[in-house]
Amino acid sequence: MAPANLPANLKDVARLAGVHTATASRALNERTAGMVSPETVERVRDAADALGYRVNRIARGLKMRRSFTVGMLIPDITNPFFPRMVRGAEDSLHEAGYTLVLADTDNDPGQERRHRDVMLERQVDGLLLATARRRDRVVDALIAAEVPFVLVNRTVDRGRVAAVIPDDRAGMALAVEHLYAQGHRRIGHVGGPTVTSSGARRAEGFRKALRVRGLEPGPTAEAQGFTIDAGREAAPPVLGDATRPSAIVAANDLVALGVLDAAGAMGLSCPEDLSVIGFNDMAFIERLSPPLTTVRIDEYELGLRAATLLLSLIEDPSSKRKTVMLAPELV
Amino acid sequence: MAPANLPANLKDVARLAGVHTATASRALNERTAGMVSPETVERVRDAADALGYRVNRIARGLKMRRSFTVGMLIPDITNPFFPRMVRGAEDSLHEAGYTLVLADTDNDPGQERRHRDVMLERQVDGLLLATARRRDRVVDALIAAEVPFVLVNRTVDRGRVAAVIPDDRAGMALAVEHLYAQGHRRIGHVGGPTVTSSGARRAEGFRKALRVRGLEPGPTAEAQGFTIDAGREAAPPVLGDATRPSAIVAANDLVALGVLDAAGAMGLSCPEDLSVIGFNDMAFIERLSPPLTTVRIDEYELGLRAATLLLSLIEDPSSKRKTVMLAPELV
DNA sequence: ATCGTGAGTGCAATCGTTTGCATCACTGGT
DNA sequence: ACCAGTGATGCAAACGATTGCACTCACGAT
Repeated sequence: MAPANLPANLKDVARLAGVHTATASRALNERTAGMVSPETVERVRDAADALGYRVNRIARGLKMRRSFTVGMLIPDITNPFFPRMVRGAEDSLHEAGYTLVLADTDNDPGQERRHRDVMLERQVDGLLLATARRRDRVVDALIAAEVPFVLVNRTVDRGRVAAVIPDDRAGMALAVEHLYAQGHRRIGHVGGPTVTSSGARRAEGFRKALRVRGLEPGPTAEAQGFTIDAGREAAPPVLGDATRPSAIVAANDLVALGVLDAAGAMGLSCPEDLSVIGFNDMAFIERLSPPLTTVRIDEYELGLRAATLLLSLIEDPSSKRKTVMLAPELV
Repeated sequence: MAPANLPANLKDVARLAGVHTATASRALNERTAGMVSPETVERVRDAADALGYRVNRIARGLKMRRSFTVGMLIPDITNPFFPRMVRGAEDSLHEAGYTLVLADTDNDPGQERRHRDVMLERQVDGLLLATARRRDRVVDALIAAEVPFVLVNRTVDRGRVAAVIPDDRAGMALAVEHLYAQGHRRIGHVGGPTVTSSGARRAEGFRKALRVRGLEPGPTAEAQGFTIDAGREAAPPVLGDATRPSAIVAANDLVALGVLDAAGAMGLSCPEDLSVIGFNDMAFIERLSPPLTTVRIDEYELGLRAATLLLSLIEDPSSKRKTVMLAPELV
């Protein structure tokens, strides 16, 4: 039979197999197939095949109050940092039979709220947020509504939340130690927005790492975003400091590129006059000119672990919210 | 009232407003609010606000047989070519009130089928496919099932399908003309898999462009994928040709990078011994060393147009399936 | 006075599943 | 022989919305 005008129902399958829809439902479901006699199961399966039956997950979701769907909010998929994270989450979710719904928020709280609402209306079973600020109303609302969620890459200041983030402080230590070993003694920092945990923790890690080595604080600046443009704009004060640093640690690779741009514009060249070190190991960063040293974060793993954690939270909402930190690596 | 244990129903709202659920439904819907008296509308809206009511789109979808969801199949979001495409599609869909469901297929037909099935089970209203091969069973099945879909970036050989693709032939003409203008007379091509329309059409465009200029066919090779590795592996025969070409046009930027790797391994340097030109204008390609000339495709636009086309197909399934070609540009 | 009209609302079916409970026919133990 | 137990299936009520239809009522025209 060619595909009917309207796709086949469970009722259609049941009729063809000569059983009740309840029986058909049980026969077709792995979990409940044991309740049905083997012959019936086979008959139902054959009927389903013959009709090209596919379960309607919307109907199932309505009845089960589970959509087997997870929403993911990220600032911007176009930012080279996120695709690997998304991919990690996707792989984990698909393996567990879940579907990923994606939305970009451009770091705009209004969009974040709107997308969160739409996702909740769609009855997602949980949420993955890569958009958190240190104080975040969206996160607060999610806690209040008791929706399972996991923060990725960034976290909030307080509250017992589930999160998977890089060990920002350890990463900065790695960067500073590397520069120290190369002989640098005056090191500056162009940080990210301190309204995010990444920005704040990296800046803090930077200061701490200098202290550990007994270096005096170098010049610092705060970029308004984790972008090339923001890096370029924030860099000049640091570069133009009275005692110019011989090296700069940037909050991430994009900011680092911006710093390089600014340095170039000031007639400084890298690595002769200045060393710059980034954070994230953006794809293809190693092919840039000049090649950038960077602190590698395994973004795929970040997404994967976050999704896995979320799934366990969905299965067992009472399980403890914990923060997982992934160790960075210098490359 | 703090958020109740269970989220509020339409029934709850109706009860609080002292009306029937039918009336509440109509009052809350833009389209049908006109059927209800203004006072009632206000009363219902107030009740909804008070309860923090959010429509359950799963239930709505079941009843309306519309999910306001679109599925998108791409080979791999990690490939720098796709994020901008996804973003374009997303922006268009969100504006129209649709939600994007994403899945990576790794160019594996098995995964393509599986994801297509899951999406159909989820009752997506339409599909965006960036995974098409020139002969594609998944596409055939979609046509047979009369599911609205649009191909992006790649298309199939035959059949009246909706597609938004770059003008591959024009792009190759641009590349060849550019090299010709620079004085190159012996030009080679490392193409992509000819099983895809991009691979085949670009190779064809390359040959045609040479003919137009009266150049004799240069050495060519076919990479097994649009990746750096595939480019590196396919390049040697072309580079080692008896009369080595002075320039090579690659099927895309990743392949171009692979060609450069291979050239480097053979002791050739770019641009002294060899010019290489890519295709796609991958993000950050301009910062590479050496900077690569490339044929720019507006991937964002590709995704945006495809999504818009899909939406019109969903609204009016009888509308004509057309192929849109976007003009490339040399950068 | 009556009827048609139209605006506003309620009734109830429906979308396609899942699942607690009832039913029924056996089987085996006593 | 009887009854408890068990295995297989059917029944019907959900899940939460939308919508065609029927109904009520007030009003203006006849």
